[in-house]
Amino acid sequence: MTPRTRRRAEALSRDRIVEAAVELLDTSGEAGLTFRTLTERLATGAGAIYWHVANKDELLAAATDGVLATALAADAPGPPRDRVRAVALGLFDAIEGHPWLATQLALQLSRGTVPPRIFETIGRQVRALGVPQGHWFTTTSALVSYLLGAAGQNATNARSAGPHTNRDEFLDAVSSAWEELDPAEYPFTRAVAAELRGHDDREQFLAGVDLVLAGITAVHLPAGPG
Amino acid sequence: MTPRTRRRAEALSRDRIVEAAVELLDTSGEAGLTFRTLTERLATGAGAIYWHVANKDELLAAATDGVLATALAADAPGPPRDRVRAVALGLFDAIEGHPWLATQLALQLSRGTVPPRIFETIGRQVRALGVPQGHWFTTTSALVSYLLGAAGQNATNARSAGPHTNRDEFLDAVSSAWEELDPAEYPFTRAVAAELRGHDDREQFLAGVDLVLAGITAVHLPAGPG
DNA sequence: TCCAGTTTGGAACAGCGTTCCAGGCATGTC
DNA sequence: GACATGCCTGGAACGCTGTTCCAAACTGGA
Repeated sequence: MTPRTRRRAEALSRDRIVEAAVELLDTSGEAGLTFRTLTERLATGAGAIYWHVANKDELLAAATDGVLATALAADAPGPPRDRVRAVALGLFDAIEGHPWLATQLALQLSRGTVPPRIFETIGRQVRALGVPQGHWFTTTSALVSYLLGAAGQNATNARSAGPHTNRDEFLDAVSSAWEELDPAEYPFTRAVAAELRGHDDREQFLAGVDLVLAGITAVHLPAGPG
Repeated sequence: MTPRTRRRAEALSRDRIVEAAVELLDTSGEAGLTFRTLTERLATGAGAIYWHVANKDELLAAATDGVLATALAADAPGPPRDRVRAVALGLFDAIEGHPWLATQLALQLSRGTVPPRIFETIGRQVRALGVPQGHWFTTTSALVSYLLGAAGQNATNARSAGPHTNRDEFLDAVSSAWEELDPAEYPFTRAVAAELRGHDDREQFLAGVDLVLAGITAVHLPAGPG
């Protein structure tokens, strides 16, 4: 039953460690991933883990990349705009399913380390849109910045209501709080509080993507097709 | 010489604590701010600090808000577009001067907590641009998402070269690394490597702002003035 | 059968954020 | 002047973290 090459229940490996880390992050949040909880779940010691992984940062990066890889694996057909939207939604859903991803992506973004996978995927569509070569880098960077910023913000909103509150109640609460802000200091935020109720995070996120795409068209493709 | 109400060299206060925290963050980076280093610098104990501040998260939020307040204090005159650019540059420069700010803003963004100060400031300009009321919230959110994402990314790039390397050498290194990526997996990133050399972070950041502004114009102000 | 190299598990360590509390200090009351 | 009150302080202590270290277990080849 047990193969001769198997030492324990299952040999330790980098993949198995990353997989366990993702599970812990998913079920217990960012604070739930500890070298203790990890050793416990893998029934091993800390030294064994450090043999396969340099440190916690590398482990988190590997977990992020792993989830991202499956989220962006499906390359939708169709015109570049639709494919950008598909990537955006892939990101959005991935963050909804793995809320810790928002923090990780934001942290990587703030360190200047855009996940190469995202940059490459978006960049290809920018090229396909017909943006002139001299502007590929700038345009892609702008689009990726928006995607990561907004995906994190909106998808995290979706779960920030807590496990038992429902989304509408949460929006109501935020909206009410905004309406009670100091009119002298926050007139705009107050005025906009009503728009908050009943709005859809996903729709808003996509509307932002379309906004940036429209900007790309306006700036770089004045006569091009939609 | 010493006022009668003064107990020690200087009475402890929330402001003095936040000020010291900012100084520590500026000089020693994010890892440099510890309750030990803070008590040492303020010549006090941990308990005294906890009397004025709930915990480290609140301290970091206060430090972020403090720096942001001075960075966004000057409200430039001129058309809305220029004022949005001014806010953007204020953010950019603030992050360049306080690199830890990038991480803090990214973290707040990923928690769905956009600093109200930024939201309000940008929102007013969105309104002034002539965006229809029903789209104020969505449009402002999109613009803010881009601003925070890109400011963090670009301004952090500017210092990521390390204290002794200069910027051009750093870009050269990244560019070379990109050129050696697997052509099958990263054709776009390879093709774009050349654009990286000698590009200006500040210019790129502003170009992105203009891109989003152009998108806002195209989507919401089809016939409006620039 | 032995040996060299890889992989393991767990003890130990320094440092972190946070809590707790005995006491100092300024003030109000008699 | 003496005392009680309540805000504020400083430092010891706690539990937990990421990481290091190392003796031992295991594996495959000679």
